[in-house]
Amino acid sequence: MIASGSVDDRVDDMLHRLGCRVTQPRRDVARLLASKRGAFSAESINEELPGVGRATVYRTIRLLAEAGVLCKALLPDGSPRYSIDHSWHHHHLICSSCETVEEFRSAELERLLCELGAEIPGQVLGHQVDFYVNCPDCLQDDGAHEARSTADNGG
Amino acid sequence: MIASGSVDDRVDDMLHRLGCRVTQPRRDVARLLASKRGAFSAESINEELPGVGRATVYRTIRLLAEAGVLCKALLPDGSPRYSIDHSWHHHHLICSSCETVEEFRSAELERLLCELGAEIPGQVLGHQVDFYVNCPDCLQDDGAHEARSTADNGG
DNA sequence: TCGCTAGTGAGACTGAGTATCACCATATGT
DNA sequence: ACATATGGTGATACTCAGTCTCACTAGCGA
Repeated sequence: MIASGSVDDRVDDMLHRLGCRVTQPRRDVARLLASKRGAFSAESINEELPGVGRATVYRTIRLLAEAGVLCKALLPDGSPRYSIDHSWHHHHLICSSCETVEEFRSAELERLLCELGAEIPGQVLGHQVDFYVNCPDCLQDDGAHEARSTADNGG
Repeated sequence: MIASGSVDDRVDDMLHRLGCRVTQPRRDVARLLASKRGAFSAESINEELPGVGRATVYRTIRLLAEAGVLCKALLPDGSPRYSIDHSWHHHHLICSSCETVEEFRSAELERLLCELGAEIPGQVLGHQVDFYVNCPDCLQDDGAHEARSTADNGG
């Protein structure tokens, strides 16, 4: 357990910094999130942590999202996906097919959005830019399926 | 009834063009939507049309959204709002306080998004830009509340 | 160590949206 | 105008994500 100490410590530190108690369930959730690469749903976390209550999983995710540790993206149908927020402001490439969420950044886009924001009546709190895409993987899969069905039709 | 003929005719025309049957419930929903100014939830339409079944309201809204007659925006919590799509591509100003949705357009933004889209791996299907704001009305209300609570504290 | 209280988990609840299915009304052919 | 095939409807059951409740637990400061 000594080897994993550093991750645990960082998780504990983070929870401390948020001004909340460092409990085992929160540690479990935070550690699992820290190990995630892409975007994930709250429900998937819930399923991966059968020892932690549903309510606690949702509470912890909300806590971390509100604290800016997690970043929330909305699929076209409105269902939320979370990912570790690397603190650089970014936007999302959402695959309409497999629902994976990738990040992208553009300084030029930010500058323009900032300019546009200045012209908007009222107070701008933030913005969100999503590109809906078919990711390369899904395109490849589609191509394979089409080729196969064409072969079926032809044969 | 002659005076309202033109709106009815346009609604009937539109339903015809969508290649579906022109039924009374669809007419009712479409006419109510046509009379709406801002963005609305499916549930609000359901409440305003007690004579039309819930399922039919949701079905009709989905039908019109898929046909491009309605435009769908997502609030920060992921709940959808619909508005008449005036067919010019546009984006949204979403008030985090009162949840009203306004449209905005920017040719410059579109050009940049198009450029960025060209560099994205895979196939870009579309994009969405939302500004989260406190609208002028809500800012004014907040100001009034703050002034009031300050007065309370002071008095 | 003790005790306060924030946090937890089981499960009830909620609200939005979908599926089912018997029945109905519209479009169409004659 | 009438018959009729079938797409559409509404009541309602269902699903699913997320929240609330509340008795119980455990973290943390004294």
